[in-house]
Amino acid sequence: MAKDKTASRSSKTRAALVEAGIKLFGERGFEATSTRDLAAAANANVASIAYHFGGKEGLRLACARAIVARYHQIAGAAILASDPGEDSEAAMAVIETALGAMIRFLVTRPEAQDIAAFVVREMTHPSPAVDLIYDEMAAPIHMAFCRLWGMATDSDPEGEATKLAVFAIIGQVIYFRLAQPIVLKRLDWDQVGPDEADRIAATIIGNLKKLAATSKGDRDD
Amino acid sequence: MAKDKTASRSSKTRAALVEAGIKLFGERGFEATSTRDLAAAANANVASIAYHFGGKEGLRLACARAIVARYHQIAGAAILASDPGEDSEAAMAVIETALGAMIRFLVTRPEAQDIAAFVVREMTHPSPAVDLIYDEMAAPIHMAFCRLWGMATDSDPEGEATKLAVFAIIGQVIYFRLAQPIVLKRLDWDQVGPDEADRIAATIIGNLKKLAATSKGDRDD
DNA sequence: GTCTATAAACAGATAGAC
DNA sequence: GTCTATCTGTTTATAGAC
Repeated sequence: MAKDKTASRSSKTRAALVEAGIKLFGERGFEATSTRDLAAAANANVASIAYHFGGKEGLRLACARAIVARYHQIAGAAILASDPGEDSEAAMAVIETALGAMIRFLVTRPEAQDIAAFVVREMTHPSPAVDLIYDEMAAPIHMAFCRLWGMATDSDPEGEATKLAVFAIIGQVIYFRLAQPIVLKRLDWDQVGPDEADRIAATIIGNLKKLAATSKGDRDD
Repeated sequence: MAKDKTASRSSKTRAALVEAGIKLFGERGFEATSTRDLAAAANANVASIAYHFGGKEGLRLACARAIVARYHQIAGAAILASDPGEDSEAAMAVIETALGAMIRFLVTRPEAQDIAAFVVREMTHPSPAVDLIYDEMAAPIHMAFCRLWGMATDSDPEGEATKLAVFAIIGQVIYFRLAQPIVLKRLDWDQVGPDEADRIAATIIGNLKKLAATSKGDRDD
């Protein structure tokens, strides 16, 4: 995985191609993106894709790898691994912080648009890329939130109700990213900047807090 | 729009192509679907696409039209237009019924998979198809739920808080459809049948009821 | 209206010069 | 490692027979 730091030319091209891949695959979809467009966006030539990744399909997997690597780097070790002990209030606070950061990142950063679109596109077809994304990113995030939500509501972290509740929470976040064009239109917003992101985060987290308050002690398993 | 009922051969081919379009565009994406595959799936020949729709792009728009038409036929006039008067409990009951039906349809019906994937794919790029889907389907659904949620929680139906809350609700539903492969994996389910759909519906609607109970009277505008 | 045959453009992969 | 030129297959669109 880790390449020679000395091979700067090579690694730069590789990185540029992966960057272009995430952007264009996310924007237009894998099949809709030609290797010529990828090469042009990365200031490289078409042959470099085959050289570095064995082909277009190889670049797809490399993009998935880059996305989970970036996730691990940013969020993996940081917030989601934090341990609020057994305190349900502390667990709720961690959820608020982590989810707030996730929401702000997803709905405002332009790269997040491409990343989210890439991931959701991959999610539908079974492929090696999906497995990677599921194992290294989707499942860990979901499990971390299940653990926290279980603590916050005093319920089984791996119970079905908790798992479903956490999917519902994540669903809201993802949808505000995917459906952003529609959200903008309906709310008559020009863009989702920091202000709008705060209001979205306030909606989701506000709901969550009310939910946690009434769910405490629900055990249906 | 309405074609000769006598031209049965023609309209059958048209309908078959639209059906195939929704299925294949939804499954694989627009660009990933070849006109040959479409023609084969519709038991027609490649030239019929150009003949009936002017080309592949025309078929895309025809598919969008067919989706909103089906929506109007099934749900448009029926549940979402129902008027619970001014009773907040009645409004909540209508939401439960409508949302439950939506959830069950989306997560269990195989056609819904394709329709949802088609719609979400279109939603990201601006296009004539998006405008159609937004104006004729997404916006009316959202407005109807805003009206109901406004009544149920005694808040402004067109206030920002209500609009955001309704997007959050719809987001959960859509996500359970889009992320179904991941949901199955994480919950160790084989499929989403009626039982699983009920549990998903119970999660979302249960949350909603708790939320409505605590949100009543919130007015932040 | 349907269908076959074909045209013109484009795709991804690769050979070989540098 | 990079890049140009080219090969092979596939794409959409269309012309013209039926």
